[in-house]
Amino acid sequence: MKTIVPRSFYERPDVETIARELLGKVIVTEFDAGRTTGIITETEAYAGVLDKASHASGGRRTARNEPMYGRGGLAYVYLCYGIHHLFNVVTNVKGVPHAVLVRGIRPLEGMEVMRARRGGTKLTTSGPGTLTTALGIRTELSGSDLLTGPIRLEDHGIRFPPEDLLVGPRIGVDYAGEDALLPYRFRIAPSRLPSWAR
DNA sequence: ATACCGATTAACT
DNA sequence: GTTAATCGGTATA
Repeated sequence: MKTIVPRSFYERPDVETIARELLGKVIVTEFDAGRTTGIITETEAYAGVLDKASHASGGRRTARNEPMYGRGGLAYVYLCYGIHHLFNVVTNVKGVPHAVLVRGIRPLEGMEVMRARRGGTKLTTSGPGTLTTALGIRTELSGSDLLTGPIRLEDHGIRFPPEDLLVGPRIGVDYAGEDALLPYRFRIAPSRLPSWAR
């Protein structure tokens, strides 16, 4: 049973819960090269204006992060370190800039296309920059709708046991002071995934 | 107009 | 464990 993740999933108030429940959901992109999909294995929650690690910290609002202020279920894609396109799922209602960064996927469909996009024999999709390359996600897709746009999220009914869930502090946000310690990183234990998916 | 820097990655030692 | 690559976004003036 494959269903599009509904608007009501994204528009809930608790971004941590949404980040955790996004594990196991499937990201789908379909461009000229064909359908490519992956199971979400790692996420991080970014809790809006009160979160010093968020691009919306203190109510900061610019052309780049404008999608964060849109309705839940939009994509927020931005360029990091001049190279990497990072993909976020916008949550909460319009005007509340919560988001979830997707940090890892397990490749599911279109493996050869993704491998070609990554330009090598190995297919690494375990980091926020590598998975967007594999899926063909770019900053120009920022602001698109995950229910009707070129990037979609599906529920394939994939579930995993609670003991496989790891929770810890977020990566690369040392500048956020005490907020860097918040347990907002969620992932499926890598040891529970086949080695090619790590 | 200018300066600083990042929600990272890959290739090193 | 360390570090170079790389450039748009943002703040400052």
